[in-house]
Amino acid sequence: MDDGVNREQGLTAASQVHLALKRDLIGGRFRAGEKLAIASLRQHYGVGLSPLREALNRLAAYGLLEQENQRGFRVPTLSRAELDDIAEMRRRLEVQALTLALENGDDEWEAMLLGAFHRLRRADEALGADPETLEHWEQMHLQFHRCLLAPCGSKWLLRFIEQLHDQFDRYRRLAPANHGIRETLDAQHEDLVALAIERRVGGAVDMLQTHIRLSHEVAQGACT
Amino acid sequence: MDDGVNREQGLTAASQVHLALKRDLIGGRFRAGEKLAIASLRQHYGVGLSPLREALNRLAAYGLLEQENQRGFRVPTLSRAELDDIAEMRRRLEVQALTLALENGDDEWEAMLLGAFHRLRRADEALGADPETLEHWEQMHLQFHRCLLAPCGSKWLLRFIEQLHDQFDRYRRLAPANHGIRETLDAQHEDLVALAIERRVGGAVDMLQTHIRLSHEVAQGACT
DNA sequence: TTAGGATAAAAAATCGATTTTTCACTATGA
DNA sequence: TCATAGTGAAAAATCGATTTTTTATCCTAA
Repeated sequence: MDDGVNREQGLTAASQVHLALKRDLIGGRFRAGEKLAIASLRQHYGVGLSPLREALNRLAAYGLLEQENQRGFRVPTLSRAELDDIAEMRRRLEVQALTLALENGDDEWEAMLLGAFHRLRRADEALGADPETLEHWEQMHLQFHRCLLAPCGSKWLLRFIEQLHDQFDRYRRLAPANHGIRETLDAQHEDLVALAIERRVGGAVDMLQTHIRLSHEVAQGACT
Repeated sequence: MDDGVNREQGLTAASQVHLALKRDLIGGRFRAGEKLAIASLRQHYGVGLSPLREALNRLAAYGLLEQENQRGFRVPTLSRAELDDIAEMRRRLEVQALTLALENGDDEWEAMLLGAFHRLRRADEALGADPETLEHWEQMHLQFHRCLLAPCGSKWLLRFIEQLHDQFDRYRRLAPANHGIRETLDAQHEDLVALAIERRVGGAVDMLQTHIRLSHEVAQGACT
């Protein structure tokens, strides 16, 4: 009697507030280092204490919050050293994943990848000043990178890359926008698709590393 | 007025049950695939519902439990494919970490490493049939491997390795004991210490890979 | 016999109230 | 002046009760 849609829609209050908090943490809607006032979060997200605390515990275990016994939850601070660590790990793990993905990816994957890139490009064109289109672009961007590495065959590799991506994006989204560089980055997405489909492993890996390093430079704007 | 000890002792009920549950999950005290009956856990660990649920949420975010909306928590199943993934990731990440650790490790680290190895050897000698000495050996073993890679300089690399270690140990501890292999593995610990202190990167990396692969073979006994 | 639907029991999730701990502030005495 | 103890307010953590959802069982009709 239930289809996949209903199953996904049947989110608990804890899962809903978990998603909303995750979005807001990565989107930079809390100050770095800020202590979270649980009572006001309760108001803001319109949930009770129990599901809210469950969500906070999940996010702390994931690394998007810091938890100290008897002292509640705190938004992690930003530092150049930590960003460098995150970016370097991302580079190493994504290179591994891309290499494996190019070995395993099939025709269907190529089709999905082209689709994801098309959606990203459309989101780029639609990009305005409103947070609506920005959030949509972020979604398409994340899905593009996910799709690129999806067929790598390692659940744990993908899991860690996802986690690093979330950490990285918190920095990137706090950094000042740089329109010249943004265009370069998007051109790299297109090149990545072409190189990946042609299975030019060396070229694709180099392009991905260049892409991550350039994003890293952009994201550094969040630290200073 | 508080020292580090008091701070650590000042654990919340949620943190205590989190630690206890983590220990029991890795120690194999639940059947793989088992659905956790929250009411009986509450009894068994002697805590209320809220701290228990917070602990379960943390463990699910960490990957030691599976959570399905409205359907509670389940112990992850075991599979050969997943173990292979975990072991292969462990091998790749630990090789990276060891290489960096040998670059950065100082005299103090060498001293700590010798100490950790000594404690592991003593725990080996004291090893009896009681779960008391076994749990102590597991602690010393974990601390030895932690210590070996500690100076690698990457917080995220160490975090992922720790997570994979916990996953791996769940398999290893379910596998039947093999005394001949156990002695080989312990000899490798000693070789690792010597190679690490002499900064023979190639040799140490090879030894670590051999060590992980042999452990992998042992752990496969949990799947069949 | 079996698919579908109502129903009761069980389990999960949530809520509001209570207890415990921390934090900010003041007062006291050396 | 400074360290320290005390005090009340605020926040975190926990508890027990309630609501919601799932699951198992039985019943009915095709």
